[in-house]
Amino acid sequence: MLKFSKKADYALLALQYMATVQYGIEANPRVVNTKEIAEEHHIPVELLAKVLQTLAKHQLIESHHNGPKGGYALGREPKDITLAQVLEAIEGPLGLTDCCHEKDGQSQCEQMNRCNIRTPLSRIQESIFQLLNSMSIEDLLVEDTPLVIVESLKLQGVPS
Amino acid sequence: MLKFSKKADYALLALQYMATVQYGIEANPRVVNTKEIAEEHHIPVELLAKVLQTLAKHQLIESHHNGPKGGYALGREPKDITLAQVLEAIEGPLGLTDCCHEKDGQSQCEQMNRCNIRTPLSRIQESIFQLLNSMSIEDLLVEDTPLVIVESLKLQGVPS
DNA sequence: ATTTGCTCCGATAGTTTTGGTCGGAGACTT
DNA sequence: AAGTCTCCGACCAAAACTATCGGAGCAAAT
Repeated sequence: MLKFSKKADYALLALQYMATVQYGIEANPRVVNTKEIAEEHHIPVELLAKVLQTLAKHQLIESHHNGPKGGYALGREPKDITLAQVLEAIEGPLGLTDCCHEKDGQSQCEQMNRCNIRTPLSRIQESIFQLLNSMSIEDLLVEDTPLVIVESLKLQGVPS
Repeated sequence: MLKFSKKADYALLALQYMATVQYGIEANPRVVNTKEIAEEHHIPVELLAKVLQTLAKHQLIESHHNGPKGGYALGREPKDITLAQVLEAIEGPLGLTDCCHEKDGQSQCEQMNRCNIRTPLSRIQESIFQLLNSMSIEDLLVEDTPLVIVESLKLQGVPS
């Protein structure tokens, strides 16, 4: 429940990898190609390619189609790419319920008029959204340093 | 993305309804049956039945199989039923990634050894979990939001 | 100029999850 | 005994997700 899709996982892995290459401790700014990332993380190339395309379309990364030296690179600094942006790019608008983003006047939700849990739920959603929006790719780089944003919340043991 | 399943929605609606009946302003403590809830919210009876069964199995509600006067009632006070409990009952263990709850020694995750985003992700997950755990069915009662207000929010484009 | 290796895009299978349905068994009330 | 309810498991259909494939275009290397 509340699980990221694999595409989202792959996107985060790829972004983290690119960020490390470009901004990491042993920074070696260069363009990386799909195959390299895929092999590094043992994920299917074609699927990752699609994920990267999506990210590029949403301006989160830039594609350099320069033949053999082509590939992708971050479109902005890691701290300017929030997790919420990544997730929305990959999986569409965030929202706990279907009735969160209804277009047109006509609501699809049968119980619109008698739904008494929408208000509380939208609060939860807002909190999650803020959480995801307050974390960036940069936060994926610091391995064991407590994250500023989550610090205020009580944390318990995390799986190694 | 990060959407509740319909079963989860139904569960929350049903719990809210039962809580209202038992603890609401015009409290009229009684046992409610599946059909009543389903009709009230326009959701398929059989599916709701399954949801309620699951909730009962997890002790969140109590089933009273008393023939024609049978039905369900909350197993505890609304404040003692957290949203996290409900979601876990309905959808299994919460977790952003597959590798969050791996049983047995053998990890299924290919990139276990080279996964550099687990720590940050598990922090996010923990935050969300705490959020869901800090809210209870009681919190769903508070806002019996008048339709008028909801409508005006809709006009302003506020996600509802 | 040709080849190579890459991105890009659309289309399409395979698989899993989810939503929704059905029917029989047991229990209680009337 | 009849009726109505829960309970439980099995089942089907639809949708979403994962993964794959093929072709087009582009830029650098040769």
